[in-house]
Amino acid sequence: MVELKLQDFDAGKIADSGQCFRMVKRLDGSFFVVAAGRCLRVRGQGEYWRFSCSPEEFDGFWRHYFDLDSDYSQYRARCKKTDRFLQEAIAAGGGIRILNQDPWEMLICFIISQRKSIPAIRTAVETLCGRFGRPLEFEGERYYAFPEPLALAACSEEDLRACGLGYRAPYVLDAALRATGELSLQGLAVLSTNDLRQALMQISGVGIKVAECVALFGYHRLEAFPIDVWIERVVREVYRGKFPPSYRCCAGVLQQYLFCYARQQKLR
DNA sequence: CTCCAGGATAGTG
DNA sequence: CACTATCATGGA
Repeated sequence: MVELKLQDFDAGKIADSGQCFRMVKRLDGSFFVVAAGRCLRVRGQGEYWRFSCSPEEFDGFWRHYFDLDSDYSQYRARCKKTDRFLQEAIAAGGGIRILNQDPWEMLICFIISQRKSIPAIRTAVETLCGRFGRPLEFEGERYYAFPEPLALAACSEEDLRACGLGYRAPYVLDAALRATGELSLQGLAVLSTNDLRQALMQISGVGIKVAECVALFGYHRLEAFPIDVWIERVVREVYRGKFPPSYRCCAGVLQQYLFCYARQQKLR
C-alpha cells in the first residue's frame, strides 16, 4: 500500500478521459486498472490517494504510468489568459494527466476506436483481452493482460471479428503482423514526432487522428494534438471555425482538457 | 425501432 | 488538392 498527497491527480477524471480503456470505477468508489500485465486498485479523494501496491512497484512502474513527476501547473500556464473556454476546461478537468501507456496497446485500442463510442471500445478491448491475453490474478480474482503482438498475429480475421471489431479486424491483424515482423514499436521511440506520425500511418487503419493519439498516449509526445469530432465541435462552436491558439509543446495536455470539457458540456 | 460513435479508405471531380 | 460513400457493430 502506498499513500500519497498529490496535486493535479484525479483517478475518476483520468478513467473517464478516453485515453485509457481499462481503468474502471467500482461500486465501492475505488478505481481498478490493468496495465503492462499489472493490476492496481486506486482509492482516494481530493489530494489524498492510496495505491494497492508496494512502494517498490509504485516507484518502479506506477509513478511513471500516472506521469506523477510532471508539473501540470506549468502546462496550464501555457494557456493564454484570453482563452476563456480553455480556462473553463482546465478548471473542470484539473487532475487529468497524460498517462505513459504501452505503444502496442495504444495502437490497437485506437485502431479499434474509429467510429466506436468509448463504452463500445471498452467492451471490445476487454473481449480481446479475455480471449487472447495472459491470465492475471489479483486480490483473488482473475483478470487478463492486454494480448501480446504474437497472440493477435496468430489470430484469424474471424477470431478478431468475433470480439466485436467489425471491419477493423483486418487492420488489427495487419498491425499485429507488422509488430511481430520488421516493425519495432519500441524502436519508433527514437524518431522525431513527425517521423513517428509518418511511421505509424504506414499501418493500415491508422490515419492522422489515430496516429496522433498513439503518439500522445503511447509515446508521450505532448506536442501531438488529436483532432476528433469533439475537438472539431469546439473549433466550430467556440472558436468560430478558426483553430485555437498554438499551445507550444504541450498541446496534447490542453487537448485532453478541451476533449473532456466538450464531452461534459455535450457540445454539438 | 433509429441514430451515432475519440475515422480511415478508396474513389471521384 | 477537396470532397464523399462506405465500412460493422454495440450502446443509448
